[in-house]
Order: sequence, then structure tokens, then C-alpha cells
Amino acid sequence: MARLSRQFYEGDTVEIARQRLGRYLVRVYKGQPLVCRIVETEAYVGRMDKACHAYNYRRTPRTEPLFGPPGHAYIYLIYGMYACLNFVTEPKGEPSAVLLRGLEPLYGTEQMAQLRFGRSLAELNTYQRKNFLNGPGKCCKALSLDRNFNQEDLLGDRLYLCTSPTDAGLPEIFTPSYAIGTGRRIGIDYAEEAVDFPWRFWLEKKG
DNA sequence: TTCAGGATGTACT
DNA sequence: GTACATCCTGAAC
Repeated sequence: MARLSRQFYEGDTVEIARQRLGRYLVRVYKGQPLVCRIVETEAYVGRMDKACHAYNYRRTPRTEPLFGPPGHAYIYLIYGMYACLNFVTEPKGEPSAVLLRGLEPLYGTEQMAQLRFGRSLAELNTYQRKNFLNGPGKCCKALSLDRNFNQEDLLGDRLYLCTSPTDAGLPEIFTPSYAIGTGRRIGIDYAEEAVDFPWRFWLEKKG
């Protein structure tokens, strides 16, 4: 299946965060593709962004993947419990990434419900359905992504992005019309002037 | 429908 | 020891 090439991760991180909206994320789990539409992202730019783990080129064992070549995963543990998936961007040496905050499940949804809640789709209540993949920790749990996927190549066979549903191995599906929302990032109140950077992007259905 | 509080472990003062 | 790019539960409205 056709993956986004590495050049799609090399450019400006904020631009990439916006352009990843509406693309398709594929995670191959036990031989089965789990496919989602990307609906919410945030940009983190180490050279000048106090919210970024690698602010001011701060280089530690944890932030090392951010300095690596683009098109790889950066996965870290937050609050002791939850994994968050990022796409490493910009040329090697520029520590920056796009955080995945929200997805729409398209294929393999039953498997994702099992991974996230340990029960079938039909057993979920309305609250669980409404809050299925609307947060970075939730996305990783439903896709069975943990720190074993840190530095995973996004051009490999286990985790990758596509432009269209057919590239992702799906039949043609109805794609709704969306508008792009822009706003402040979540959960970075410590980041001083960077708290106001409008670097969060999301898709909202029109009409 | 919103809210406060607790869970939990790693990174780095 | 402190902070953290979060999520869930239960109680109040």
C-alpha cells in the first residue's frame, strides 16, 4: 500500500501538522490493518518552542528520536500511564514533531474497541462511543502502540500514513466535507509565551 | 453536562 | 522531590 514518502515529513512542522489532517493512519496489528482518519494534530518545534520536550535543542535519552531523521515515530509515556504518538519532522538535527491528538476509526473498529475498552463495539455506551479516539493516549491504546514503537520508521510495514482510503487498502468510502479549526495547544500551561501559539489543528464536519 | 481528584512512572531539578 | 504534550470515575447539577 502506498505510504507518504519521507519528504512529506521534512518541511515546516506547523505546515505538516495542518497537512496531516484528513490523511490516513494505518497500524498493522496481528496481520490486520487498523485504519483511521487523522482529525486532530499539534506541532512542536524544539528550536524555539518551550512546550517541546527538546526546547532549545535539549538533548537527552528521551528526546533523542526528535533529533533523528524525519518520518519516524516519537512515542513517550505521559503521566505514568499513557503513550503519545508523534511524527518526527524536519531534517535530521532539528528536533520537532507532530503530535497525534485525534482519529476517526474507519476499518478494524471492532479490534480497536477491544484494545481500548476490552469489549465489543456493540457493548460500548454513548459516552464511550463519543470519546473513542479524541485524545493522544486514547489513540495509542486503541492502536496498541507503546514505547516499543519509539523510533519506528513510518515508511515500514507496521505503522504508516496514506493519502487516500484506497492507498490504505480500503474500498472507496464517502469522505465528508471538512473545515479546518485552529487553536491553542492542550496541556502546556507551563510553556510561557508558547501557550498562545496557534499550533493545534482539527477537522470539523461542515454543515 | 460539567467538574474535581486520583492513578501512575519516568525524566530530570 | 517535582512536574508532566492524560484519562477515568463518581458526584453534583
